[in-house]
Amino acid sequence: MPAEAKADSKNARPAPGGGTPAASSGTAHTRPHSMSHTASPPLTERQEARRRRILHASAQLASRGGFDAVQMREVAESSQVALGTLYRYFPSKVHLLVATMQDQLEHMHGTLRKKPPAGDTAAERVAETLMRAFRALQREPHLADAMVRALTFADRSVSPEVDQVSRQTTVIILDAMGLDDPTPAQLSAVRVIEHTWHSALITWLSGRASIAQVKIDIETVCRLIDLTGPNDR
Amino acid sequence: MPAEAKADSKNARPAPGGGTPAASSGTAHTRPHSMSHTASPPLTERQEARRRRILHASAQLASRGGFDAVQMREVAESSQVALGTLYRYFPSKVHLLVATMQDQLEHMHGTLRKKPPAGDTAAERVAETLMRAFRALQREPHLADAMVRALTFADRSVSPEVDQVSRQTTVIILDAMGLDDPTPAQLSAVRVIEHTWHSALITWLSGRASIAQVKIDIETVCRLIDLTGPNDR
DNA sequence: CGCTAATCTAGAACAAGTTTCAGACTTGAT
DNA sequence: ATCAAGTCTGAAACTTGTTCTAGATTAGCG
Repeated sequence: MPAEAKADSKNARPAPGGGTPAASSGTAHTRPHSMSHTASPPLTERQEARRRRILHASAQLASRGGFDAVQMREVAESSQVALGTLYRYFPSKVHLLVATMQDQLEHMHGTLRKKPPAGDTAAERVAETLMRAFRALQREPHLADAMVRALTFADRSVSPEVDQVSRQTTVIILDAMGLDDPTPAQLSAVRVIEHTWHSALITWLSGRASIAQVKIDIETVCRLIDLTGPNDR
Repeated sequence: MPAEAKADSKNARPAPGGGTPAASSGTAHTRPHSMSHTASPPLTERQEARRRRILHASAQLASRGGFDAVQMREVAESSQVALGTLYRYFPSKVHLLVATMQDQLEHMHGTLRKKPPAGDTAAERVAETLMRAFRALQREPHLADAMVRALTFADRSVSPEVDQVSRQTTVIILDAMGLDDPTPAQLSAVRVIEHTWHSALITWLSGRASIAQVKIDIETVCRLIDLTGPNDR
């Protein structure tokens, strides 16, 4: 990634809500439908609309040609926003794509919630859920490529956002397990499942593993859950 | 990554051994101790030396500042090679870094071989081996960053090289297990272990997981081996 | 309404990966 | 030793992520 910005010392690019990086105004939640998102300064309606247009353009371009097709100038143009503004909303291409992923994850969580998996054991249910998600990704492989590549390429500067994605994924898996109060061992298993899910996706996206192979890997790792105690219904 | 080369149609960049586009690009390890690497056209001594200088410069720069510090112009200059030549040897920055990783992996495999892990079960031995590798990476975190980021960012065009790295990793793990003839179930477990290893590294490198957490994840996934049958000594 | 600070726009400028090209140098075969 | 083919060099050009600037616009406030 070019233009790394040698100057590490004096960075404080303003976000659309502007203001002190610390915290400002109380309670203000941003998007009406927003959940536990980081409480950022409230955006005006026009700003909210801009943000949405940008995310939409990003997903659209990504669906076409994956990571490389999401070009900042094009995103800006498609979303009718100046390049500088785009960067004010999303301080880098990776930030943008990770935000895009958060967006898609919310959709997916909603969708998955409607039809809970039907397996008898927790392991089965998690595997089924992940395979369902995997099939959804297969429908938009380029979009998947863009999002996953961004996620794994993200460096420390995107940690909070990536972490958020990770937490959301954890929630989805725990949902599938049907546990209210997971043990530490179970949380460890979930972490490993996430690692596998992630990495298996990458091997698939880069053409080094087949869909069948990904399925096997997911099923294999889900057996770990069985090691953590009885999880039958 | 800029300059994506819109032209997908007419690509056939020559490799130093320059020959048919068929079996080219394959990482020519023509070194004496080389193993079953892809057989590519033999390089002259000067070419072998150039290749080595490049790889060395790459590792050196990577050790300094990680992925971003490996700048193609600098690599070229450090290794006393023209930019165009650098690109003839390694068709992209990612190719270069993946090759660098192959190089380092060979070292590591050699090192690990000398002191086989001492655990009683296969799971313990694998975990110990991976932790040893992890400690080695901790000594050069920037280098690790560069290599791992390149690996996960690699797209289809680098598949063969990445696959090679993956195979090498598999060999190391199987070595640690001490198995001559792994069962399919065991191979699946190894795949999942690799996924976890990879992804855990990323979370560590991007500051989202502590060293302790990585250790736990590795130990957790290694229990999978216990599911595949008796592996005691 | 009129003001001020924040935000947005258009566009230039810069950085680093990648490509291209003309000319010099090597190599291998004759 | 000589010639052709293949390589290497140096330098410029091109692409795309990122930054910067000066001048509109907008939002909130008295």
